[in-house]
Amino acid sequence: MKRGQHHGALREALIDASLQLLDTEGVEAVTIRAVARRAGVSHAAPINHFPDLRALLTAVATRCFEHLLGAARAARDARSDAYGRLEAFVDAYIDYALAHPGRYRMMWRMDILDPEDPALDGLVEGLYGDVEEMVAALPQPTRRIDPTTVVIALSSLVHGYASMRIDRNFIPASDAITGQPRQHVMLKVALGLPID
Amino acid sequence: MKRGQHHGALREALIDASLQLLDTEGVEAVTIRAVARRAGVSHAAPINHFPDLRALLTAVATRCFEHLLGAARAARDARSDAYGRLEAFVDAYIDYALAHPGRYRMMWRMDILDPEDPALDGLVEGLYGDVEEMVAALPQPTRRIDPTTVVIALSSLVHGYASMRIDRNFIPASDAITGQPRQHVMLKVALGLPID
DNA sequence: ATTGCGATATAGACGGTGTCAATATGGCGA
DNA sequence: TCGCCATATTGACACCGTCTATATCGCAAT
Repeated sequence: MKRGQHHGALREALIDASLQLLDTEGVEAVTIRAVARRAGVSHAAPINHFPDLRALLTAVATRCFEHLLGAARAARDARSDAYGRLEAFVDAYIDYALAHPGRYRMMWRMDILDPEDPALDGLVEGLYGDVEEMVAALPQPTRRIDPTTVVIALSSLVHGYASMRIDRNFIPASDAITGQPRQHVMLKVALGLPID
Repeated sequence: MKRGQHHGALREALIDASLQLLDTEGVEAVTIRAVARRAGVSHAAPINHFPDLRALLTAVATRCFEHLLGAARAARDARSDAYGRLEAFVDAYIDYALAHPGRYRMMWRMDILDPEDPALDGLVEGLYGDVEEMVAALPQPTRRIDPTTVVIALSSLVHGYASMRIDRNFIPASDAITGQPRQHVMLKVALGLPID
């Protein structure tokens, strides 16, 4: 086990410092030098653990996706009916996005992340795979549609709604007619289910 | 009419230079200094027309929204049936996003733009208003849903699909079962229409 | 136990950035 | 024609990412 000199685990400390800056000041505040300052090391120390800023941000996004997926899967597994599992997964996803808007905004900034990174890519693929699984577990739909189209549609609905709640926070969270959370209405419509 | 000294219309020249950089090198290449260089003025000249980088980017995004809305509305108005107008609007929207990925990515980066800007905000509101109008013009739906929910859902579907086409370009553009463009399938499903 | 070496951290430098202050310059109205 | 005000320039400052050279720590082999 090779370890750094005065911390022992600088890599983790840098990711933690990045998360603090991300949560409090936004993604543009996450600079190599600011992260190094917060971790108490020199401005060039991070280069030993992350070759450049993109790699650091990718590691941070990877950790965020782990948290988000962990919370969503836990919520899903607390339910047993197929639709309830999808709904709980989506609710937990949106909760995470609203609780950590800075993180969520960064997680989909593929222009500043490394989309080729195997860890990050694996988590994103895992997310889509989860959605595909949950859709496949539903009572078979009346219409036959390419499963990829369904995954794209559901992912877009949830991501778009989360983004709007973050960036345009005056949007009411409930459907004015049904009184249900908007994401529930959108899910049922997209899946052709009764809104009740 | 007060005009600059050797250009006469530096403000427009700066926006044009920004668009060139945006199209060829991405949003991170749009810096005040690079834009000034391309416009042939000193690095501090833009400050007279835009108080800071955010203001410049907001003006560029505003121009892009004007182009996008212009194209989408023209496509819409070339059709007469209510659903065809919505479909043509959406198709033109996606065409613009795919033709100008750098612009499209920037247009929704509310963290680097000024969401309070009246011109930008007016165009975004205009976009949502157009969607709401087109939905209201459809034969009345079987289910009553908050119009705002419908606008959010349709906007999210279209934006999410455009973003995925840009950032994950391996996604096939057509639904594998129906053979229709994915956005058409998603629209029909979201509106409860037959897929034919 | 000492030595040596590789991994890790530091200090310094370079060119780039946004933004500010001071200065220069141009055109237009009085 | 003169003067003024909007506009452009120059220069400076702090911060950024990244590179190079140097120093230091800790483990392992002697």
